[in-house]
Amino acid sequence: MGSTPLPSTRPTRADAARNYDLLVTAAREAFAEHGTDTSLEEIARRAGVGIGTLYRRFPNRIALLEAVYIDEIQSVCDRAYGFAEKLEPFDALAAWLRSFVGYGVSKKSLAGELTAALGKDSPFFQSCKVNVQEAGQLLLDKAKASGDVRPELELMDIMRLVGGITMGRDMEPEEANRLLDIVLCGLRPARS
Amino acid sequence: MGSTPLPSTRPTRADAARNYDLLVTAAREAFAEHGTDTSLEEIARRAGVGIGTLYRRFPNRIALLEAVYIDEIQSVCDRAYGFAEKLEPFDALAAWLRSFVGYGVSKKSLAGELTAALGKDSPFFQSCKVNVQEAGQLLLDKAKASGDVRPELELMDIMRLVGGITMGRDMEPEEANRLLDIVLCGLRPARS
DNA sequence: TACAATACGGAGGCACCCTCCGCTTTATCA
DNA sequence: TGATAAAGCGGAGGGTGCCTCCGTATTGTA
Repeated sequence: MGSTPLPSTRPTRADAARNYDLLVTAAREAFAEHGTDTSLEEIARRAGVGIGTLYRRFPNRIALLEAVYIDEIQSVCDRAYGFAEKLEPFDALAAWLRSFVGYGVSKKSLAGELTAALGKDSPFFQSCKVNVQEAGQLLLDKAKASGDVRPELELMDIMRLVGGITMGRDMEPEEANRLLDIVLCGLRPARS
Repeated sequence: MGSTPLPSTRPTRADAARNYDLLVTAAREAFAEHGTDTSLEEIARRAGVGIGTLYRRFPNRIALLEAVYIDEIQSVCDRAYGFAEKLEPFDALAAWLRSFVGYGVSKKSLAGELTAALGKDSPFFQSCKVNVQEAGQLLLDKAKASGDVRPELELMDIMRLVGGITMGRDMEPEEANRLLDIVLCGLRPARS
């Protein structure tokens, strides 16, 4: 999450930075709890901040959604680097992919509203994609290097597969995990 | 909790029936022009009807969307039977499938809002599906009987393929038609 | 400490969804 | 045909949501 990245003439005031974080946190929690259509008034209330403060920071609803989404993307990337450090190559990749499944609900509706507003190929999504790809590529390359994943596989194909799993409506986490297991098996080289 | 003892249900009044049609027509046009989020006030205005009249007929926004959607499904089915009468079997099937492509824009957002509200497997969608399947099956069976389509093909697979074409974002009609041509070729029996 | 830049907060404008209820139109029946 | 009840009509207004504006409070600097 982190403070506002604004290297401008004067340093950001302490209260402003604090409120920024409060708002993004409140928004993320509210979206997870009550869905993407939570009112901005409710979010400002949760953050203990006036509605005017919210709107100075985020000129409209979409801007707030963007901030929360970027926050989520960041944590997806962070998880990748965390797993890469602590787990064996294949397990790290598996854990990362598994962490996608089930967290889809609020993120899916977030992504849905954002694509509706910005377009799927907007610069915003492009840049999110780049970051996730970079993190995923690290995991995949390590797993290939250790011989646990077939070298000819492409990251984007794997992510599309896993993305397809999370997109299924009314998908039980258990069912999704079974599908994911199949995909994970499919990544391994043929036994000799 | 008796059924009404009076058998004399009065017929729908002429003005009521007229206004119903006016509203559905206005809604369909407005959705096609300005998207699914057109306000109900705007639709009532277009239909030349008070907002109260709209709400008596359609207790909420979803009900109106349903009516328009059913209307579209009906016309999809009608087209199928029309083509079946006027065209050769394969051409009829092809024309019907082609009529899907390009009309996806407003229908897609309609279906999107409806699934969000009702669920993909709601009775409403089930019944829509049944009707479309019945119409499509007629076309497919005729095309199979005339030897223009391989007998082992399933209607649902074909419809999923074509549905997939229309789902692509930013798909040019021209591009969609090319993809459809490939699918249509794929339906024909292997040449001897 | 004093002052200017910056931030805060909520009242209020506008649009939308939906309800309520007094007035109008229609179908029926003597 | 004309009277009458049932059915339908329409729009004011309540509730809520998004967003703007501006007077007041806070913060960093000299």
